[in-house]
Amino acid sequence: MDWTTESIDRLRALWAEGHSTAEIGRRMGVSKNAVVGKAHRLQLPARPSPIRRDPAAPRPVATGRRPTLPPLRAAMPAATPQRREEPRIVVEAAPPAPHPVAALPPKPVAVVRAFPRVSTKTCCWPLGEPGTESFRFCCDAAIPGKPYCAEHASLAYVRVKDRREDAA
DNA sequence: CCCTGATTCGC
DNA sequence: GCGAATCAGG
Repeated sequence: MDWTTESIDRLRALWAEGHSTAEIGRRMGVSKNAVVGKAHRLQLPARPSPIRRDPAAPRPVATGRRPTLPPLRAAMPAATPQRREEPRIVVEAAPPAPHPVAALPPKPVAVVRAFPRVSTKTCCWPLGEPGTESFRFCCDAAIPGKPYCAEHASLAYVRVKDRREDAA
């Protein structure tokens, strides 16, 4: 957009008339963002914003333009691929919550790892109340290929057959 | 989903 | 300076 004094005047006029930024944009043949951006730069009186921005809000994510493409350097050596595809559903039932409250209907959740583990070699079975001081993960040696130690794997993996709620 | 305005930041 | 992308709320 070529912001001539004329177009700026028009923007000011339409803004003063209380049109929405998108409407002004339509009338002037520019995007809403262009209008907002220009109005902001011109320090035109702000409209009541629908959004609440805490002054001390935790910076959510750096907004603005997407990061430009990374410089894409020469191919990494990548001697050991290590990380492969995300495993498809391997288990037949989701691991139970640490505290099986009553009898929650078992959900066939695909989420095997709800949070990152310290290591793929250690059991990530949660112990204690999440959010409390004493909460921790089991951290015993995990069965290779599984996120739990033998003891907890036996609790985590339950055959889905034999589970018969009522027909649906 | 549609809409709104505000802000960030690569260009 | 510009404005797309993103956020955040209705």
